[in-house]
Amino acid sequence: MLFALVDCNNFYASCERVFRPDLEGKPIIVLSNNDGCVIARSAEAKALGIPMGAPAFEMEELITKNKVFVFSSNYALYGDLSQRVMGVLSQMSPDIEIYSIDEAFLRIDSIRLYSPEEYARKIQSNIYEWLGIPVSVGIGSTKTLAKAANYLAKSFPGHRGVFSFENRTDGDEYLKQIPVSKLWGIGEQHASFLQQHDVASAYDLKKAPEAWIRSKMNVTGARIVKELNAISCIPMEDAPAHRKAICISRSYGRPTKNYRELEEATAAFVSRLAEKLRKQKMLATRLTVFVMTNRFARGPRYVNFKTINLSVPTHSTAELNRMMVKALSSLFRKGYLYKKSGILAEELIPENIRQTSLWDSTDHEKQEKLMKALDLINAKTGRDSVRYALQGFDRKWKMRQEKLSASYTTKWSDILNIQI
DNA sequence: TCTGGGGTCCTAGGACCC
DNA sequence: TCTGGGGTCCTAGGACCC
Repeated sequence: MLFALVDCNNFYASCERVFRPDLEGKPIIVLSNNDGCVIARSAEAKALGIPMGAPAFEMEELITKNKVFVFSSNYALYGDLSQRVMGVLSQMSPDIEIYSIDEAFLRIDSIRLYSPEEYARKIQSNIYEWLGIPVSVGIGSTKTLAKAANYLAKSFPGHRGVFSFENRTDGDEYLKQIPVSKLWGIGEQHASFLQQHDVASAYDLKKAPEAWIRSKMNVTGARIVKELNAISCIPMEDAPAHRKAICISRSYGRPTKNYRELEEATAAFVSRLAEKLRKQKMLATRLTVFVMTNRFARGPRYVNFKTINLSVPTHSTAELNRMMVKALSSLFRKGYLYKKSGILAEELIPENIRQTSLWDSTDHEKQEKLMKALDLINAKTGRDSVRYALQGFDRKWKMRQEKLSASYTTKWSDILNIQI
């Protein structure tokens, strides 16, 4: 078996640069929702020592001093470019697993015309030429090794973005260069545990006794050891398994004490959630609503959630809103400054196996038609063109996005004008 | 003033069954 | 001195991913 892991370099920052070629070679950072913390950095920004996850306000001095270009997250842009990258990859291998917005695994066993490295270079140049996104490619006989190879490809400029463990006798020497904490599946907890026991590199873990690892890190840990030893345990996931839960939650641009505002914000989340359910042709059987105050602020704190089991599963915005209001009103306590709320749909089932209840009085057919019409209109004329009044009109809670770039590829009005 | 959002998998332990 | 054995389902919590 042979796997390639293709990973876009600093994906969000690279996306911003595609339509701003003047930013080539300049430091770029992209901020999380609400312009909160740093979630992506160009190589130049990394070199300045801006850490991942750092709160933006703490970086202000560094940003102004070094003329760092700052962007709010533009998921319309990143999502669209991601689809295009995955489209190119799908053309290049019949067996692809889209692992995240900026990563995909490819099975490349059947590629005979090129060596693995040549093939990786081809992927790299195609995506860069056609889309302007730089990628790194790692190759190995298991997914974990492909991931590890990708780390080497990225971390050592000498490899120019491609590294393969295949047909190599000195693979172990390279595994010694990988800190155990950088391996796929090893997080902070396990990394510090392993380091305490002198397991510092990927090579050390490869040689660690499996039974001991299993007793300390469960089967997931044991699998990593096996995979480092070239025994493949983690297969490709061809069809994206249907989601088990869908969650929509946001911090507000500014906190509120007002129940009405809390309700408007959460109703907007319900709209997004219901749309997602309908798009995936799923119904929710259980709905959880949660609210919280700012966990960093000094004032009185409050975190609470309420779960409602639905007697009849649904994906209707109206029905979900009714449940949400019921839950939210019981959660609301006066006097707290609410910063965030969210909703979680669980126990999702396919829409074609709805089990109705004897005492169910809802006209499901009518609801279905209504939702279809709603989705159709909004698809044509833009999100929320038609919406429930519960969502309100002034959106006081909406998140800060002060440095948002244009939606160059998904909005007619944002398409670039080029003058010759 | 300002600190993201959305997921999965695994295990232990309790409740319950025959 | 010395409790039966074998199983399922559910939930909470931990760890991990991007």
